[in-house]
Amino acid sequence: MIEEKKAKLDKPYNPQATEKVIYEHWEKSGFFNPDHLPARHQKPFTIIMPPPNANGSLHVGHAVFVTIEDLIIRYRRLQGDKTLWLPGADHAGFETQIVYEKKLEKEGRSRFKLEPADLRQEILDFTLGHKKFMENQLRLLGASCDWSREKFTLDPEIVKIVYQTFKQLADDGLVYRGDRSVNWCVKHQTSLSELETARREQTDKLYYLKYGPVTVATVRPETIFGDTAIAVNPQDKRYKDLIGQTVTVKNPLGEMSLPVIGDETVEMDFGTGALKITPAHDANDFAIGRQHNLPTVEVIDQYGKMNDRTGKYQGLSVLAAREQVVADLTAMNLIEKTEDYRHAVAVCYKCERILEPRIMPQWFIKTKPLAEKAIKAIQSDKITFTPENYKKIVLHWLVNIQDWNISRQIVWGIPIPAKLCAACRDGFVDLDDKISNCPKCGGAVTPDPDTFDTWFSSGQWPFAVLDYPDGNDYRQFYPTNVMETAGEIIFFWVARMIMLGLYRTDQVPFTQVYLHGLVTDAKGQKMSKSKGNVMSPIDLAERFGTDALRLALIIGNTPGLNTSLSENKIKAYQHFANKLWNISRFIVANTDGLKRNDDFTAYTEADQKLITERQELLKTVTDELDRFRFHLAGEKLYHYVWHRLADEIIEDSKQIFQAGNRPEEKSRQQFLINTLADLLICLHPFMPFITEELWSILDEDELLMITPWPKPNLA
RNA sequence: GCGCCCGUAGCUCAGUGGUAGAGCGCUUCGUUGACAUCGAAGAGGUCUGAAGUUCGAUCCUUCACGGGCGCACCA
Repeated sequence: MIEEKKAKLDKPYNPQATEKVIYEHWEKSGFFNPDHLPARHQKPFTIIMPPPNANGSLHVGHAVFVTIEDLIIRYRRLQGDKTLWLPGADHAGFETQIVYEKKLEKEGRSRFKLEPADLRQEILDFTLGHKKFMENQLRLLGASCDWSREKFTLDPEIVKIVYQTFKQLADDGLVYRGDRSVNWCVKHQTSLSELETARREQTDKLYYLKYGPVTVATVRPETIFGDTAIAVNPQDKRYKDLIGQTVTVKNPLGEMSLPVIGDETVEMDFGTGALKITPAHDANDFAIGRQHNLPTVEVIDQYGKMNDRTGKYQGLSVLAAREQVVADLTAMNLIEKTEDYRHAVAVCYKCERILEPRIMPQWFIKTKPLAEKAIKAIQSDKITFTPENYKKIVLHWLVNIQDWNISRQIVWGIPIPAKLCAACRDGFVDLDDKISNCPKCGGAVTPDPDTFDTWFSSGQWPFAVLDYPDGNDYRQFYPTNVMETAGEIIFFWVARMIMLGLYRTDQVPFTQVYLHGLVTDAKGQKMSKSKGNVMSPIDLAERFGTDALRLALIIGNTPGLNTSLSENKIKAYQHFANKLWNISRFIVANTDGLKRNDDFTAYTEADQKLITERQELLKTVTDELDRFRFHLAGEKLYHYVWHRLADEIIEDSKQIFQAGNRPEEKSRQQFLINTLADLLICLHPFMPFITEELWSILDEDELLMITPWPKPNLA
């Protein structure tokens, strides 16, 4: 049997043939599940996997998180912890809906022509298909997560917890529904949170309009039909006397009477210091309008077209209307001058179309009270960040947090459990479908057709997946230990998990946040489909071996910073795997079937020194891993294995084995076999497949994945 | 406007308060019983610039320049 295994060493290492078998072996062992680990594993250690979006293939960003999290989990498992790595999949509301809409477009269909229930079912089928696909890809990358506990963001038990949180927030007065200026995407036909808006610099015309007694500067003359006031700064001597008056202004559709109001937020130095106020189509104007009880007059519809209040302009797109209005104003001699104006406009982070501010009734969460708790927890280091500068970044965001719009006008998501009253425009949380008349005005109610922002549910992920509040897992594994994810989603996800976790469970959801950067191509450029420089982790793993890919993603990857990946780099680590394979072949062939033995003492003086050196390495590597400095731990192991053990110690051993001095030979043999064993353990979190395979060839009883981590006992 | 990060060998990047490191690339030589997915030797850097702290700075502080990113309601 063992001879058969050793015969494997005569051939080069073949990751393609080995990895699948090894993974099946691990999965069958049951050790991915903390409940099935040997009894010596007592101390719980938990990582909740950031659930990948179940709408496509894994990309290299996924490979990074799988590699790092698997590394941490395997390391803690070797250290004897009761490790739980809980996998999941995200329905990814808006993101998936967009992916699916593109698919519909290709097929010449449109989501707006489908019944919501049918569309939902179609996307569900699509998502569940991808979820399966994705799970297999995670296996391919070696993820040692507990599949028996896997969760999906639309699982009924998750939805239940999300609903309870919504209810509790409502009961605590932290949810409100109201007409607010929201960021409306004309293409996607939904509102977005402020995080889902991007900014784009562009140059527009700034028009100076003769507007009654004043001149106002605006980039959006087409909205004048929705103006309900003129605002000036109360400190502004030029306009002081006008405040409180009602003035008559002309536009191409006739005349309007507008009050002149004083508001501190008007900048005296910008434009003319006088500002036209359009509460319905500008977020700032909306805020000013609320201050002064101004009416809102909508002139643009949900498709970005001028509506029936705009006379001859009705039906024109915003840009076409602007052109026409400017032409007409010019003809009326109402345009004083025009300037080029460079500014940042809010755009949809997905389609990059300019967002149209609209007044809509939406569900909002009052975030200030939630943020306060989070700020306290972070400031008191109940949660620590790697790299540390993210502490500042997240605190800054929390301090300046805005209320959170959690309503999305898309079907793919968790339906908002509420009833809406058409009469008084209010909404009421209704988990049990009990409300049939408006509690406020008695009018008829209808179910809210909207769904939650995905991040509202994923913000509750750590406690939701552990069966809060009564589950065994919740008691045992919460708060979790490490939240490892992309620095990019620090606000979207991490900050919200902290807020909602503290709100619901009164505990931090995790004590350590580890953030990784972006993976760029060999030139340091962001990977994107349009650039054609996207690398598929699955393809790379198949070509070079998963272990090689994992090492390439770990070594040289500093927390929080971008890391570049190239085939050359992966190839280098493929060579390293080969090196390790050949070192093992040499050692096995030259140690007469010796097994590792920690009780052996008859070492030569030279070998004693080598042992000390090895133990120093172990100590350093352990230390670096404890400090989340995986890139350094990996590099040190790499260097020792190749340039110390192979280049020097093994070369030196050849002489010893030729000389034929038995005690010296014996000493060196035992040293080599013990060293190989220690190194396989230490390398296992980095390159799990080849180390497990070599371990089996060494004829050890237990699987390498649960073998105790070597304890360096330095004098 | 405010903030964060980066600026180290040809390229991609580590790293440290005490005469600079890796991988890839390059040059020369070697080697077929662990490994050519190899070995040995080598070329190559005033660690962006300036000032300061220090016995000593690539590393700490300040400023400048260059690059990337985030946040921000001046119409």
